[in-house]
Amino acid sequence: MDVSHLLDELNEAQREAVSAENGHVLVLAGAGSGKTRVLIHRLAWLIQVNHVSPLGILAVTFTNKAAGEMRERAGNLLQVSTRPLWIGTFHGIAHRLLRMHFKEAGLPEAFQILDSEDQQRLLRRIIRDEGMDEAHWPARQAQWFINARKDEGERPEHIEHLDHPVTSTWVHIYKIYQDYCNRGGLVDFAELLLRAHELWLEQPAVLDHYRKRLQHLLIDEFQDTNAIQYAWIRMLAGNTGRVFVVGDDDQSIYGWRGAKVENVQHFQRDFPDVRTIRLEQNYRSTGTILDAANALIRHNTSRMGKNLWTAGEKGQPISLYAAFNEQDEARYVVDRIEQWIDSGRRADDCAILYRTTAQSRLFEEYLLRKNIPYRVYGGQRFFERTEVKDALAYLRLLHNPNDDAAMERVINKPTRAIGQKTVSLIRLQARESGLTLWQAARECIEQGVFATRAGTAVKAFMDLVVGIRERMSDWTLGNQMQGVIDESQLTTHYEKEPPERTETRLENLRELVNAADAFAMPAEDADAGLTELQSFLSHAALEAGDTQAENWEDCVQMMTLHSAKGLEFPLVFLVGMEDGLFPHQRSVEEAGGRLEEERRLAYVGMTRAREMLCLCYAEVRRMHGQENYCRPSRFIDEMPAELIEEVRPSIGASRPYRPARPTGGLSMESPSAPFKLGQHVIHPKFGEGTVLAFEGSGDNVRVHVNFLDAGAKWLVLAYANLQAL
DNA sequence: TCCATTGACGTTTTT
DNA sequence: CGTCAATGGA
Repeated sequence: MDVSHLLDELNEAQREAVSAENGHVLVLAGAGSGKTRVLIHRLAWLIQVNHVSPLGILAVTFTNKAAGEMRERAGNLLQVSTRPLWIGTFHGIAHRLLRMHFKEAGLPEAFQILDSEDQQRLLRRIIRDEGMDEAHWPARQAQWFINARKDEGERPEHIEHLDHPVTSTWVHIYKIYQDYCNRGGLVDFAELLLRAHELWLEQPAVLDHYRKRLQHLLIDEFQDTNAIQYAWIRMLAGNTGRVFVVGDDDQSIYGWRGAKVENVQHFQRDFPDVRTIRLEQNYRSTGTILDAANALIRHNTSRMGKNLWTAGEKGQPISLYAAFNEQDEARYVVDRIEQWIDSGRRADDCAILYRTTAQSRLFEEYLLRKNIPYRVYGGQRFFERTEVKDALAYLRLLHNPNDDAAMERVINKPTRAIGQKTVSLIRLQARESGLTLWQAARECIEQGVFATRAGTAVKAFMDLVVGIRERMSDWTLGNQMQGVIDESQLTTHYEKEPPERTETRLENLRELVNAADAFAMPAEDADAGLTELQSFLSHAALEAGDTQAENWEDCVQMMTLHSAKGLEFPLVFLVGMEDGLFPHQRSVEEAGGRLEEERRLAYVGMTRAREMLCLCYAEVRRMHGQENYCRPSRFIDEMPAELIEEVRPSIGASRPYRPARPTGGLSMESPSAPFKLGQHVIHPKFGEGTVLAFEGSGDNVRVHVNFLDAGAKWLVLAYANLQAL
């Protein structure tokens, strides 16, 4: 068979990776170096050249999107069905294993996945029931604690320092929470991974089966693996499996949620004879952008080391705009985008990248004002919307009445006279007898615990659920979905909301029915023996869907730096480049390499740009209702000054005038200002005040001063007779 | 049960 | 400043 097409279009390092024989491979793939391509060609190589059965390959990614892309591209390249290949996310694969081996894993067949919102609600419930002060013991923190522990592979009994009161309290909550989950057959995201790991640990026969079968492991985004994922890979590989990992330690930006960059280094230590290959040729950005990015990332210690280069052009210098404030920053960026579009380029070639989600607002305002279409990434996704989750909760309850999270959610939605008091009674009963809410409710009815009216209401609710289940068991998924919505009267609950809101909710419910109708169970779920309903519910939990329905017209792209990873755009704006915002204050203060992670984030952001990179910072930024005077980000100083070109506001424009500000190494020949922003001054008539702003130039410079007594005033500098204090 | 007001909080997010 | 959640009165 002619396999030249697998290597022909690759550079030398890429070929070496794709065709590596024997042993383990670590590919250090710089940004834009063709990482995905290498992974896919490797997959094809194993099958076509090494004649590995597709059944013997496991390819793992972090997101569903990446998994889907890999399957599709592999299919195109191989021209055969990719169905037997195991390609998926860590969570997806763990889920599949648990479905196939639910007994060995100690789970009920009808186990359900708990998403993070469900998890948090359940924890809030538990903390309340324990009679603890929610202000002191926030559910969010409990969630963080539990997930972090699970990510480290720890069960409550493994956690030491029980003498530490805070830790021991969280361990206590962890225990109770886990009991709830076990009783109701609920599995949170971290639990999927932990259980899958424990399955192998405790069931050598199962592990052995997969070790024999899955001889080739391909792992994408290896720098994002956490402790349990790493342990899982090691265990599956055993002494015979061959592991091919691709990653970039310089792009590790998820340390805060448990990812361990160290895994990249540990891989060389823990696996014998690792061949390390660096992909350093970049096919994305201009030389200038790469030089600046390289210079920046060189400030990090403990790197594996890499230097990106390109055979392409130097390109334009990076531009740096020192905005007067965040308004000016947004105005400037939107103006430049407008120019770009006017020059015949596309809006969706432009991306605005920021550190925190809150920063998007102003840009949206200005884009709206100019009528430029935009799209904000992130935000709530389809299967996370309230109404969708409500409807799904009913479906979950049909499938597994012991699902406490679902029960809590819909027992009184729409209101059916089951108030807080009644629900408390059920909870109490559940707690005392170690039952699920559903079981406890039944017991309460039998024992006549409720007042007559409440008892009737609870009974009616349970009859409703049972009734639906019995009547609809052989309906199609779409009809079941519609039936559940109709019979639960869920829509009456939303009709009390403002009409606009109601309409969206109903629309989303219709879309949910459509989704159920159109749902085709993935082959691998069928293989794992799932029912269609099980498959659909897992799909909803594991793949929360897109933020919005496809609205892919030519839009300016806006997103946080984190969500930009893996993407590329001709024109990139990196905004809010101020110390305190980026790098974020919290990261600067905290020890433990947080600053280095911020720097990697900047590196990720810069390397998104293909042609043109534009950095912006504001000298004054309003945050939390306060004006802050900002220093430009230290990251700007870490780039070579000769690659950066200061953009100055055009002279005479009615734009606030900027005083000089040291920007390490940059030639900043701005006209010297008599006062600095934030300087305390005194005026013969108005008294003491603070300089807020300047405007105009030469003799026309006006100054904005906030006086302690007289308030804020604009004064012509030449006449104002201000004195510095 | 519902709306309105008040208060606390403020980094990043996928599964 | 702006958001979201919780509380409390009608």
